[in-house]
Amino acid sequence: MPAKYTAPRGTQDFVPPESARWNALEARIRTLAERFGYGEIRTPLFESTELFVRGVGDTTDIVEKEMYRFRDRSDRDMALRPEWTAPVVRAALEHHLFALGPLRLYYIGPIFRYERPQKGRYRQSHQFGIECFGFAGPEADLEAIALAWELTRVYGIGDAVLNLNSLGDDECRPRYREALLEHFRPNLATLSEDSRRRLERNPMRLLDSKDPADAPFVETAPPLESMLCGACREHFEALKAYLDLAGIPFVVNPRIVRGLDYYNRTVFEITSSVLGAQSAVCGGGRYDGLVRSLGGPDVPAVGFALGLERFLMILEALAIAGDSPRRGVQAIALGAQARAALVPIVTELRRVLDEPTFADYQDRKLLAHLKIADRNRARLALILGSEELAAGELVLRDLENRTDRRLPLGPGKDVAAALVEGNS
RNA sequence: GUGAUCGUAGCUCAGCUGGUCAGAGCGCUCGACUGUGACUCGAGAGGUCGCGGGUUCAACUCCCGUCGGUCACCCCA
Repeated sequence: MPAKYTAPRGTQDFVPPESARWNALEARIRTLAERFGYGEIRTPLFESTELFVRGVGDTTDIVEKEMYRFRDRSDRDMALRPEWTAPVVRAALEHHLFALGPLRLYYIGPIFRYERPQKGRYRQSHQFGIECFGFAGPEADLEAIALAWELTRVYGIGDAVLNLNSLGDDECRPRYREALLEHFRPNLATLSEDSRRRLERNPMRLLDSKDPADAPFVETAPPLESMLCGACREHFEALKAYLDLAGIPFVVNPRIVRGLDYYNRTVFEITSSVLGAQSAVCGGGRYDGLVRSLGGPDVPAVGFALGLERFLMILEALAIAGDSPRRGVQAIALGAQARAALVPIVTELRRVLDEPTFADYQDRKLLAHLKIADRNRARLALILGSEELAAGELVLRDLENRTDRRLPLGPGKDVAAALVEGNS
């Protein structure tokens, strides 16, 4: 019978054993972020819509068409968070965190975007990211990139590529904009429809167009790097030097322009070939004007967001198939009397064992119980039946080696101790 | 928002141009083996063929709609 209720479109349930992979990744990430000196921030799942409009820009796709937006019972205009940076800045301002000087925060949790699902893209997805506030220099850019890169290194993701670019600042970007307009305008008629629409509003977005109609003009477009102002050029060159020092390989990719309005100077993406069309697993950059535009002081900032679904997809593509290791012990009781006798032992095992203690409460044959133990991938089976009860013993079966061993049936503590000792 | 494609037992799928098509393998339960798991053999449970209309004497099979999956565009993590 088909399920009557299903998860909403573009959302997923994570059940064992996949949920365990999520937990393991999240634990690794928290450890790494804390090693870099970052503290976790948690913010509400929803915020006032206005925050996102002001934060990410009212002409971005996120704001124009991708927000889960609703009015609450008091008619407030709210939205499920489509990205983390604006809420983090809001919270930092609200709690006066910028008064303390440089600030390093990381976050991990869901975001929501109303999009058509496809490979690596969901309506609820999960991001890990950091925000580093208070450093205008390229050292902070390096720190952010190094943290993201370290994650790919730790997991041995060999095909990860760091794409780097600079978008310039208020001084050089307007000049570049003019240059782009001059370059594309004469060919307006032959450009793709999207690009024609976008030209006046945000000409830089043409650079990452995949439409073949645009390709020849994108090819010949002047690279932004050639038009950077002195300060931006210096910043960019210094960052590249730092990356070399840190041993982080990168490619300068002038087509990385990013979709959110708030970026300036450094932008970067980490891509992997296994992800399909949505090839970016991590994206970020510098956004020196954002805090101010949200009503705060002039605080420079740099950060990134990393997609956990995509990261897990990469890990899965890289994983070698194989049985998971056997863990824990299956407690097997044959008959009501044995079930009762096993209670104090199971209780104790669950106190002292780090691995799982499995139990099944049906009346089954030993054969059936052992099948269940096998399915649970248990390492040991603790068997108590009428024979053992009579002899005052327990059978401890090693499910890997298929060997039996006998333990005296005593107080739970003693059995647990004997079991732990014999298998440590 | 646009396009393509798919939607049959828990899982992976057969089912040709409409008329014993409601099936297979795996899994599950039970048994062969009064109490020893990855093998073997047998039996059994389980499906309103996504949902709703329509065409037809007759639809899982054709048409329309709808919901959902997948992939791509757009865009992004």
